[in-house]
Amino acid sequence: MKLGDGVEQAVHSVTMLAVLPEGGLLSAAALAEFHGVSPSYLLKHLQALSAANLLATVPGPKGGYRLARPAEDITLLDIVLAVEGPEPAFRCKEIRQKGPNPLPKSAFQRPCQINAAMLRAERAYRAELRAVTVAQLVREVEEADHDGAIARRGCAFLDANIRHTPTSR
Amino acid sequence: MKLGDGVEQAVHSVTMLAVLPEGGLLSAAALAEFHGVSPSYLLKHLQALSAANLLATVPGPKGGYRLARPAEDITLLDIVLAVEGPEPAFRCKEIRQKGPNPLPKSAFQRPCQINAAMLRAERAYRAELRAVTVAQLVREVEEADHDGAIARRGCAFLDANIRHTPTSR
DNA sequence: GGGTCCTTACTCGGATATATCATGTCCGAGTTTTTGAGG
DNA sequence: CCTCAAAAACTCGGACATGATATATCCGAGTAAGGACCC
Repeated sequence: MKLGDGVEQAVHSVTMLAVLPEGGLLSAAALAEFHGVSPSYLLKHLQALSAANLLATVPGPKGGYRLARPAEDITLLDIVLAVEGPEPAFRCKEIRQKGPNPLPKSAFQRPCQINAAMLRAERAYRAELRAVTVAQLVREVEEADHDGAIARRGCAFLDANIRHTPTSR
Repeated sequence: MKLGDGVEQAVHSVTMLAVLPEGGLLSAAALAEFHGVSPSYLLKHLQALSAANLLATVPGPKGGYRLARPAEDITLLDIVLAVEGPEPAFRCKEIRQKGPNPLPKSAFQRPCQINAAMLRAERAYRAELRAVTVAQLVREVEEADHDGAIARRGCAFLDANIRHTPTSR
């Protein structure tokens, strides 16, 4: 039961991208610098988010990442699944069928109840993550920062590093 | 987001110990053979369960494992935490505090909202596991095996391998 | 025959190698910008 | 001065080392059972 550190980086990065004004962009290098993490490693996870159609990329100089859809339509679950993979944490190896005197497969048509219980728990976990949108997360973070110090630092960094989608011509 | 295979082995082993008659014992070797897994590896997890006071051990020849308390008082959560460790899956590294222009620690007195959301989900996960007792699991497994083939195989194996707690004198 | 002691064999417990996956890094393909020349 | 084209630089994307953790294993300490011996 362990989540990789990449999940935290991914969520923070998506949250930061969510506060950009319309058409704003940030490069992977800027996101990595702001969070103090390895650029190459963060890039790996940003690519996973991009492959999952959560982020859109703009190539070339002055390029970068932006959200692929409104922050209201991106949930924490989307991010976690994109980074960690869609497989459930508990994978039943069906060891009840192993051992001596193996019974015919027909005896195990009913699903393993242990597996079922574990998956029920995981379903609850995912439901809780699905209920939290990135937009909601941004509101909570802003409310918790009531003296505005964190927001000021973020804005200063954005002013120095923000980019814009090329004007379509 | 991945659980080790030891969890499945541990749950199956505890479930098997739960169907023993009063005072019954099973050795780690017998449990490993029945489930078709590495004895040494299963032993490792049984020791973890023993350290968590879920299982009691009887040393010496004709020794083995038994439940340390009634099956109604052992939950899936107990087993998972004993095997995987008590730390939550998501561990906030506080990367919001890192990066350039680090703010004073006083600015981050409020907990990280992202961490809070992840922990909420994990709390739901654990609550679901805590709601399932081993006794309940045994009932479900028995109900799912309506033609009795699985139970017969289990009983045959038990008759050949069961032991008993030494009569206290 | 009964009791006591000793040997023995089996158990769990912890320390030790190996495999696998997450972490961290690198180089290459692609695209936009920029810059220069030409008209 | 404007247009066009070519080169360059910066971006993301995927393939490649490294380290930590889970997996698998082995050997040692401890204990109850079984047997032999003595009373």
